[in-house]
Amino acid sequence: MKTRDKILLSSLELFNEHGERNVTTNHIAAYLVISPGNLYYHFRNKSDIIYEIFLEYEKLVDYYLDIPEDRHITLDDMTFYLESVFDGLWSYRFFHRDLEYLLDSDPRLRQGYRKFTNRCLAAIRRIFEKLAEAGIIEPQPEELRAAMSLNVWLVITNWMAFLKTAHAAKDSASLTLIDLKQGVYQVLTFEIPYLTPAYRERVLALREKYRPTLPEREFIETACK
Amino acid sequence: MKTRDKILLSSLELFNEHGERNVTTNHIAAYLVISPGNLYYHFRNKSDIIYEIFLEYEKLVDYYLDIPEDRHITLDDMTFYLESVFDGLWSYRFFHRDLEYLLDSDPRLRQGYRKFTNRCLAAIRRIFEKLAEAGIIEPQPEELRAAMSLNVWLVITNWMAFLKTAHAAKDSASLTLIDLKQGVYQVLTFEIPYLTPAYRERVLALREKYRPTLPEREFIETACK
DNA sequence: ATATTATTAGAGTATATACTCTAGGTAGTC
DNA sequence: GACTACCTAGAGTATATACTCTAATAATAT
Repeated sequence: MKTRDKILLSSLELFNEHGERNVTTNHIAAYLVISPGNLYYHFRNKSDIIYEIFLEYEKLVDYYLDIPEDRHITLDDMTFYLESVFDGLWSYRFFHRDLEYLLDSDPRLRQGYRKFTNRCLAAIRRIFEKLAEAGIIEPQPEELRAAMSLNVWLVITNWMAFLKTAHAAKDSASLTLIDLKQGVYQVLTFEIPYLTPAYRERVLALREKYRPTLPEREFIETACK
Repeated sequence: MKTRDKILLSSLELFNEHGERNVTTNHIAAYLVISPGNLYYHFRNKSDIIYEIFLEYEKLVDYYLDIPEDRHITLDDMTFYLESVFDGLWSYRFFHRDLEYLLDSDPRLRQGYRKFTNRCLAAIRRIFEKLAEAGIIEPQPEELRAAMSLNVWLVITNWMAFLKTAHAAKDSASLTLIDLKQGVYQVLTFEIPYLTPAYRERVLALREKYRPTLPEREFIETACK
């Protein structure tokens, strides 16, 4: 593997593990057992590394959220979208952690991320539309769908931060992809009141599969003082 | 005003304005035109400053979210809760920006924040309960209320980050409390399908008052490619 | 074989950051 | 007026961070 690619890969790994803020270019070089000079031969600065990682992230999610326009959408499609988005979030989890700082440090990233958000929101809205077309949820007014899609996006992008900060565990490191996928449960909560009778039971059953396991459940449900 | 209090106040101001990551103890001292030594006479380290600010934040929100148990809840109460929470979020907006890093750097803060989250979630759940008792929304099963409350919390805590990152503006600094309060619109979206006929129109009208102004609306609604 | 280009090592640097240390000033009290 | 507790200035420091520079080595083309 090329040194350049190794730098990207290791950076992502270290960023995810320790947070971008705690990972210096010297750390990355040391981790790869190469010299800082070598690293800076391949990348002009740390921002460039981060930007390239963002481009990969973007590509991955865009690939996942490609919605077929020649047929109806199925429950399996929906499951795939949800699972995939959380997969992507997991693989690039460092990104949302320091999002504001990163966007403030790099205008390219700011603009790129803004467009990316727009595409994701549009995709979510399109999914809701197609769920209605497929008779899985009742049709909704345009405005409501827009607001709901935005809420879904907010829950998805904030779910990991919630787990890391509100989790019973001492450190935020012990989080797994499994925990993260319980976010699907939260997202499916949105659909409940809009489900058609034909699909109601099936979606509720699907949702049950993602029900958080006991530790968190207890945490969430017994928090009532 | 005591130097100690001035340090807390200015720190909060600078953190909110530039982000905790970009504000050093030397900056704070320079801003107050006092010496670094003076600052460190009053606080052992930066973490201590942040922790004390958190305690104030906590106190403020706890005060806002004190729910009366001797009477029914009204729409005005609900409006007050929502407005207040966004006020608090605004006044201490630096906090959620670097939340994960802050919690990783200070175990006291981690534990304090965890308990704080639990209290907030419990309060939201209690509000939903009391909205049902007051006949504003239909009663819901315990489990659904818990999941919905969590979603509300996720939307509230992530709404500002969304505005700052996805906003059309170049920098994230131009955000105002007015923009932030449009988050109320998003939260009220949750209630729509559960509203009782008696209150439906009134809540929808209330929601309309928080409808995002054109720039964002356009941004949100035309994002569909 | 030689010239050229791509890659790498490693020492080094300017700046920043959190924090320390010493010396001295102020305000109130007996 | 001296004692004490509190407060402040300001120079200084150890460490870290992002990044540079030069020289050497490997790969490739001619």
